[in-house]
Formats: sequence, structure tokens, C-alpha cells
Amino acid sequence: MDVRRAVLDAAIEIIATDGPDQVSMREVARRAGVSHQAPYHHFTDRAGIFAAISEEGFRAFTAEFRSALAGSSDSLADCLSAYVRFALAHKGHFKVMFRSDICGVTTHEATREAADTAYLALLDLAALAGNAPAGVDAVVLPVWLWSQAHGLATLLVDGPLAAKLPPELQIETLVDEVARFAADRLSAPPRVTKPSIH
Amino acid sequence: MDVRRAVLDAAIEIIATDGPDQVSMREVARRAGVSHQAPYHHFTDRAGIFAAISEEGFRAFTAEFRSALAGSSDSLADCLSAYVRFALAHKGHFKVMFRSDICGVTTHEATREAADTAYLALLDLAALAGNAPAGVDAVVLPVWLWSQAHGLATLLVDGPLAAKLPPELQIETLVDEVARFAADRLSAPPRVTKPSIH
DNA sequence: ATTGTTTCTAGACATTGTCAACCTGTACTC
DNA sequence: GAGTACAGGTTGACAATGTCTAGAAACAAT
Repeated sequence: MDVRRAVLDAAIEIIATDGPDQVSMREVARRAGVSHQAPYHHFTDRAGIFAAISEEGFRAFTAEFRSALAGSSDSLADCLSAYVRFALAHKGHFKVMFRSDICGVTTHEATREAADTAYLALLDLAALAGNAPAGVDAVVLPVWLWSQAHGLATLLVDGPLAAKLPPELQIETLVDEVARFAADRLSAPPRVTKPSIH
Repeated sequence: MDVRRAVLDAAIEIIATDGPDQVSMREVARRAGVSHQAPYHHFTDRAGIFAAISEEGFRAFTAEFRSALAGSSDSLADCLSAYVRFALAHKGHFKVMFRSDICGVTTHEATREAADTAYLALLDLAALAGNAPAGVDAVVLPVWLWSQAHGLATLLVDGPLAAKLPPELQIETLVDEVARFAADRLSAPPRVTKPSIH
């Protein structure tokens, strides 16, 4: 039996349903059917489990995101949608990946690298989507795109939004609508107001 | 001495710097200078502390957000910006408010009510910002606005974004730029593509 | 003075993360 | 084939935590 895998899966499941706080070394060991010390032969400590989960998450995310980026005529809407769909399909991973206090991105080299790789994919989308002028906008555009996708994902995964929606509304439909709405707005020429603050 | 206040402040500080996981009943009692049981006379349990913090957060948020909504010629950009600035100025509150697993919004009536009130303010912004047609767009617009503000706030507060930014960039400048960028895009007429999915 | 309530402390208990020490099989060396 | 090193497993111990119970200290109302 693959204890490492069993431990990870147990932790991921707990995170998805009850949140990272509820992950206990002994509980995952119990669910994996091993002694309370067995996980320590595969992970240095509790933080090591979270680091492994977020590394795995970032790799899977990068793959799915790049796939949406490459194989579509409407990349922008599809990528935004892919971001959110990844979060919904992998809540256990997602809830850890972007919690910098526990995701291990500062402490575990492999995790940091996986996160950086994911970020590069995001920048590629921004480059493709925007006729970004030089200067600050080269930062503003990717940040804006990331914020939209991440905000919707977070609100759906962490809960507060789902409770506010009309019950007959399909979540996936909403995600696609918002993604399309956002994509349409990006392509539109901006309203001209006062000059930017550059 | 106001033990309740001292306990809350200790918890808020711990959350802001080390995250909610690090909040321990005994540690906040220690920082407040009371016995390990004193907090139980003001909060039913650990979750009760989080519920009180998020309730306080939602109330403060509503006040700041409504102020931005009312007193501005460019409400949309200002409200987005206010949302993010609140998160940055009250990290300890913000990190709890939108974690549905710990914020107590489902378990504590007062917290739920404060959260609902905050949501109403958001809807008011959407109503003001959008010439929203009937139908699904009445949902899409507020969700889109919320996603943008919340995404940027979350990315900045939880960490992953700050590490990617050029070091000479002022966070507040970025926030204002992104808010303006988003506001400009909303006011723009959308690109016309295929008809929506209604 | 007595009673009751609010606010605190002290002690106890099960559970947690983690350290240390001990088994046990498999692989490799001579 | 005997010996040995080691990865992967075990049990036991420890301090720290959340929370239960019981009691003390202050203070209001009768």
C-alpha cells in the first residue's frame, strides 16, 4: 500500500470538507490505517503535508490552465473559467495553495518552484490577452486578470458566495457567464477619463 | 480592564501575523494577562472568538464601504479600492471574515446578520454601477464586481501576489490603478460576440 | 447578613504534534 | 549464506492545547 498517497488523500479530503485547520497528523494516519507516526517517514511534519499538497495542486493547475490557454479560440474566457473550475474540482488542494501561511511556498523549494511555474502560465495569458503598453500596466493587467479569477474561485470555494445565489442557478453556468462577461470587458476599448498616474 | 477587548485584540494580532491556525485559547489568555479559562466567560469557545472578530470586521467594513459609495464622484473605482484597503488595514479581521469554515457565519446569528448587511452594500454598488438588464446579469454583475475586489484583496493579504510584484511598486498605487482599470472597463460598452446563454 | 450573579482561577482530561527508541523486512557486500 | 545497512513501520513518552468541572472573589439586590 502506498502510505504516502493514502496520507495525502486523507488530508486533501479533510481540507475539502472541513478546512485545513481540521487536518491532524493523527487523524490522517488513522484514515490511512497506519500508526500515528507512519506519516513522519514521508513528510517532515504537518507543514510538509501541506507543502506536498500545494505542490501537487500547482502542477495540476498549471497543466489544466495551459490546456485552456492553448486549445481555444476564446482563450481569455476559457482560462478564467478553467481557473475557477480547477478550484471547484480540487477544493482540497486549492484551499491550501493560496494560503501563504501554510502552503509552504516560502519554506519548501519544490513547492515554490511549482507555484512560480503556475504564475508564468498566468503571465502568458496576460501577454496574449492584452495589448499591454509598457510601464505599470504590464503589472496591472495580469494582476487584474488574476484578481478576477481568484476572487470568484475563492468566493465559491470558501463559501460566502454560494449562499447568496438563487438556488436554481447552476454554479458552472454562473462561472461561464462571469468569465465571458469579464472577457468581453477586457476586449472593449476603455472609457477615457483623466490620464493614468504613471 | 476589559478582558473581552484584550482577548479579541490579542487574537486579531495573532491572525494578522501568523494566521488563524496559530490562535490558541491559552495564548490569547496569556497575552491578555489572564488565566487560561478567562476567555470562556466572554466567548463560548474558540469558534466564538472568530465569530466575534468577523462580526466586528463586517460592521467596520460596511461602514467604510458605504462611505466610499456615498461620497465620491467615481464610486466604482473608489469602492473597489476601499474594499482592498480595508483588507490591508485590517488583515486580522479580513483573514477570518471570508473563511466560511471558521468565520461563524453559519453558526452565529449576529455574525451572519453583519455579513448580510455588508453584502447589501455590495449590491447597492452593483445597482449603481450597472445598467443591468433583467435576468442572469443581475447576478453576474455583482458577482463580477465582488470577485475583482475580493480577489485582489485576498491575493494581497494572503501573500502570493506581494512576492511577485516589482519591489519599487507601492501597493496602494497598484490597488488604485487596478481599481481604476476595472472601473474603466465596466463603463465601456462590451464587445459584441455571440449572444449570451440566457 | 444573605443570596445570587458575574467574573475570574485552579485542576483535570482527552487529544494533538513531535521526539526517541525499538522492530522488521529487503538489498547489498563479502 | 552470514552480516549489515537502511527504509518503512511500530509503540511509548512529553509538553501543549481545547474544554469540562468545581470553586473563589467581587459586588448588587433583597
